[in-house]
Amino acid sequence: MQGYDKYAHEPFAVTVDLAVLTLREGALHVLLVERGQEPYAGKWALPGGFVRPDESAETAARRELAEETGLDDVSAASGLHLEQLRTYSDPGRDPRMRVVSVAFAALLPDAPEPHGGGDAAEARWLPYDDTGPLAFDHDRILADAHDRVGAKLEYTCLATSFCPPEFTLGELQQVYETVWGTGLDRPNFRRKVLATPGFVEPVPGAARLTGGRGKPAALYRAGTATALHPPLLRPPREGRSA
Amino acid sequence: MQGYDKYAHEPFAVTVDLAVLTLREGALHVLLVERGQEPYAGKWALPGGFVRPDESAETAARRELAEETGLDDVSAASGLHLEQLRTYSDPGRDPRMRVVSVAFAALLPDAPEPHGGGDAAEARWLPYDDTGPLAFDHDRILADAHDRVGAKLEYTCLATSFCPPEFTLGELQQVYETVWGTGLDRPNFRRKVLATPGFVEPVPGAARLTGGRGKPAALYRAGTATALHPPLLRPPREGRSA
DNA sequence: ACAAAAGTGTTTTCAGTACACCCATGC
DNA sequence: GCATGGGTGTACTGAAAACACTTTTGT
Repeated sequence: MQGYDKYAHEPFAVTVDLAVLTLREGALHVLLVERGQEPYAGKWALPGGFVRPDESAETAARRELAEETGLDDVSAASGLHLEQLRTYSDPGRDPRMRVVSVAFAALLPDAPEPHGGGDAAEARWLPYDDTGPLAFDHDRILADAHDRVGAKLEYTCLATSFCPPEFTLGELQQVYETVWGTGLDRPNFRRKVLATPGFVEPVPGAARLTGGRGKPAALYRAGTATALHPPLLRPPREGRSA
Repeated sequence: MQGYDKYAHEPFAVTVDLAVLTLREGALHVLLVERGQEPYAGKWALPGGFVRPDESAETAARRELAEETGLDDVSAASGLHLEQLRTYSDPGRDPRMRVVSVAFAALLPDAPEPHGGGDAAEARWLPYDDTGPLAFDHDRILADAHDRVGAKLEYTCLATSFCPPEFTLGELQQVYETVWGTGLDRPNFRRKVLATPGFVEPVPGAARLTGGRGKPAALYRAGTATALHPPLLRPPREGRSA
């Protein structure tokens, strides 16, 4: 760290890449933009862009999300959860120049259709399971985002970030089931969530008619807790080790 | 991501910072270097340095560790565990220029005294609890490293990275107790570890006289498993939530 | 003999699971 | 009435916690 000189070292471009996840119609969806230029022209890619000189990576991520998707109101109002995943720095991950990219996962409650502003030719929600090969190393980043979110659901209250400000326990359970791809026992899920202080707090008399049929469900708000002790472990997949 | 031009954007310096942890005499120690220049001259800092144009951050981290500490043999032989923590990108975190730093945690089995080569004026192991304020935002990085390692001990086999190639279960338990700062029940710890397939495997007839006194302990090697199911949860601290 | 550390066994407790059941609403 | 989804009760099971106990070494 001696011999500081701004231009003594090869300059790196620093970018952010965003894996923006939401739930639509009970399925995990990802926000993708279609590339207009080479390389990977016509391919889908994660939204992202350069970090500006006066920005932290987190700030750049928020700005890019707003610019490229027109979802700035969302990021301000609802508590958009931004989570730094890791940094991808392989030389050659971008064929044009040396780009180091800080990747983030972002979780959105609902899915307003993005009106691609900024650079993006087109921005669109695509089902997670139905994303062809993405540009650059974005398949890897997206998979890492999914892994991270799935793991964090176990021991944090992150699931509420996928829900609107007021939600039913059934909706919260759907978050877990969709991200994990498993079914959960409703009574046990309910008890577990309510037994964790600060996970959710009831909205005093409110209830929601869920899709018309069925008993109206009580509404809850996200609580103040962030950690989840004890954790809500996902059921072990068949073909396990122990 | 349009309008690529190598010099269209302010160049960023990209560095790596390393939180190198080990256990000496039952206490967690950190590898620190003494800064010879302003800013923070005379202060202790985490080892680190610039990422070169042809390197990934991971490669740079390995190289810097070897250069600044003379521990290259260690990083090659024993399975040095390198874990990317996160990237620190606040503008102004380095007063001289715009530096984005990718932080890593490294876990070493034993603690050979470093002979500070490379840039570092002096490299030394210091007790984790006894590190004054460090240079830059390195206090934060170090705390993050400790948190991450503590959490990872719960659900991965990471603890073996702190142990020599062959170790006793007592030594393995000391890793947990030291990093977590808690005591664990020996019989239960033993059962838990042995019940997890692939965590450790016995070294067939070998035994080690532990400090002279006491019954010789059986020796184990690190197994092939990386994940730990079910997790080895740390005992809840007093003054808990539920 | 005693201390120190490894290793084994046993009881108790508690959280997670599975599943049966009741309630309120739309059709 | 019946289907659908919300909400409650309860018995069973398995793993973790607590602790008593044996074994093998050095001094």
